[in-house]
Amino acid sequence: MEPDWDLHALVRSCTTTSSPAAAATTTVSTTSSGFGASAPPSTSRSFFSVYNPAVQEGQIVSPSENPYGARPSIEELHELCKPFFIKPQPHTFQASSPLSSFSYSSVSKSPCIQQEQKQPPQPGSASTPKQKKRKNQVKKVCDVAAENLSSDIWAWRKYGQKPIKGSPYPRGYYRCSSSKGCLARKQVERNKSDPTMFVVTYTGEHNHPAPTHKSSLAGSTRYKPQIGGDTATTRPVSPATSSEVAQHSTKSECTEEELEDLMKDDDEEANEFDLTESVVSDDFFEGLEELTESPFTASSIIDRWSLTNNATTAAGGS
DNA sequence: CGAATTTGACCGGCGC
DNA sequence: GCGCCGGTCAAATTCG
Repeated sequence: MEPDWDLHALVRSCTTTSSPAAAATTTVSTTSSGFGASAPPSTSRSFFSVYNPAVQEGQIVSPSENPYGARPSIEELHELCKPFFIKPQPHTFQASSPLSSFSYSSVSKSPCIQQEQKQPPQPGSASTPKQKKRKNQVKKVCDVAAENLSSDIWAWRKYGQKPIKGSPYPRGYYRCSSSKGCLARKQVERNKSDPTMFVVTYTGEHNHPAPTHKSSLAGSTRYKPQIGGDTATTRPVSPATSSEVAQHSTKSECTEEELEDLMKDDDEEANEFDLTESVVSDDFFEGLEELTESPFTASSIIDRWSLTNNATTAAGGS
């Protein structure tokens, strides 16, 4: 992985939650009707934007409108991140509803659209190594900007990449590396309409609490310079994942009001579990801030993404 | 040396 | 029933 990605993307995913039932996959589909329209990520925008469930169904907030467009303060960051924190509660594991696992998912206003394709017939199916019933999988699909890909609190490990029919970019497959038995998975794919955006699909739920510290995040940060690599999707993926989600919200799809609502909801949830502090410490945010300020952020990331992307297109592309 | 990524092959669901 | 395609596995490779 590229160093950049490393920094940014310690993969922290918004996914969350945990429910053993891998069977239930949650898909948040963020509708990004306006991908192309959205302005290119600006450096000022931190990946934290990801956390803003700003995206409401089909609604996209232009970067300029995005209240979080400017670098958020620590507090703001906290707020933004809350939605993505997991609730370490046992019930999450039970997964009353796969979607519930995602902190934001529970909120109808979530940036990502949750698509329950069909309820997982049975979580038990999860026991199978492979998800055999695609139809029944519940997934959460999020559109995330490249810069936001790194804001995932979860650690993801890439286990595959495949070119997808109809898409010039390959899709990267990641699984949660925080816990061995974790069924959470995510797929990262570059948006063909807007290469600066990534489509992140979360499936399954985490069966363990979110990492409490950045440092604890495993893997996904490894960077390997690829020449002409099409792996763009791959590496970026992990980083992308989180950021994607983040961006999602930011850029896209929600109005300020909606965002506020989301934040409130999320906030409540976060408070409930007191995750705010445990999961995201000030240090964490500071680090993020640094990242934000660092040359890597948005523009640089995008540049790199572009590079990778090109490669991807070339390689993965067809 | 351990851990993560890459990549090709295999498996199975889904549509025709 | 057949073929296509998506998703996962696992060996090899690379990196810290």
